[in-house]
Amino acid sequence: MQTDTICLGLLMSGPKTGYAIKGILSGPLNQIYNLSFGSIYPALGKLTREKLVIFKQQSQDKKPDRKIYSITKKGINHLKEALLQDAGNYIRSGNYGDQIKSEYAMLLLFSEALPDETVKLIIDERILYIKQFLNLITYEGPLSEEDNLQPLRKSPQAKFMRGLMSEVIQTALDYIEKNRKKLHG
Amino acid sequence: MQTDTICLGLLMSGPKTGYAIKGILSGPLNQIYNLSFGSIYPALGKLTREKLVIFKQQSQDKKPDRKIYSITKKGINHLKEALLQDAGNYIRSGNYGDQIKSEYAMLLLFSEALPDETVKLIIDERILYIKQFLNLITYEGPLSEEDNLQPLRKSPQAKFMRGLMSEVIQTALDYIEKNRKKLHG
DNA sequence: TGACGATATATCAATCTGATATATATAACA
DNA sequence: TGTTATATATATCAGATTGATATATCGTCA
Repeated sequence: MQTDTICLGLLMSGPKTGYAIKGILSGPLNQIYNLSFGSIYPALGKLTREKLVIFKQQSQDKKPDRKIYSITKKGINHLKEALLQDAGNYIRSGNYGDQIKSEYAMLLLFSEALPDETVKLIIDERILYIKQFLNLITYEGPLSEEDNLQPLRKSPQAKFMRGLMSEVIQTALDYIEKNRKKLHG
Repeated sequence: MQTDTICLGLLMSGPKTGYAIKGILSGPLNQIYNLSFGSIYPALGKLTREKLVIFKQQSQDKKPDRKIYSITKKGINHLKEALLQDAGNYIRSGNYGDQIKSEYAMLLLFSEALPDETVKLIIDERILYIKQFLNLITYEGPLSEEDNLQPLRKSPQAKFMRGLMSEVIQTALDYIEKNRKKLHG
């Protein structure tokens, strides 16, 4: 799946700045997908040139300018075709495109080479982080006064993903708390 | 965590070829970490120049040559220092370095733009894939006649990770089977 | 016989990351 | 009051990574 497709897909739930796209990807979607600014801004530029998105420049009073991107009709058609193609590739391969790098998991796997005290610390830290993230994704209330993220949070697809994530993360949390003694004294 | 550190860490459980490292990463560790040959071979080259690993060239009868890499004492010390440094960075950040790109999850999140039939197909396919992977990581028996992967599979750390993975994946499987109707007719 | 997959190393263009630069506002703190 | 830090916002780029491709042999299935 191309970076373009990710941006278009996220713009389906309403106009957003590049910064906001990054915010969603490193916030609620953190355990699913992430992109750097160095990928997002060039993708948005390319999509603009291809007229799949348009933007309104908004010069704010006392903050930096914002470019608020919206998906066009052409963009919606392009998205549908791209997703259909990705789905086809996926069906032919089983785990097409999934790419995971959990440095944390590797640290635990190699933790025999680490002092017990350090292992304890990184597990404590992880448990705190997981609990915070669990709060973030299970929180149902409004996010801010001008809450333009509601469509992304309330679709059946988003609810499905949030439910899946919270169950999976809760399972991981329970397992770590129950079995951590196997990794340190 | 650098690619070098991953290679060194995997070599702690015994000598391996670059091809074997790739095999572990795209097999049993698939849901944890992955690297391409284009990262593994240059890393092994660099580690050799730095004398953190050594290799024996093994010209086989009728197969391509193999370079079997082993970690050196210098390499073990380097690994310990690198992991300690990574642990330190990790403690200062909460989810330092974890990087996930699940195209499958994004496909489901955007699946409103997909025909019902396609959504059904990609979910069926995923369930099959998950079940296969679950078999792979829960299998306890020997892997082959000359089974040099045992040390990696029987360490407490590896058992911890396998247990974590199988519980998490089982949870995901149950959730998908129970809730998939929310995504298609 | 020919296609395919496994074993094995290696390279490379295109892409992506992580860091850095720029700019302003607000909040915390000493 | 000055300083430090964090948030909003866009942008760039050196260095790292991917996915594809090349090369070579063997076994298997049709």
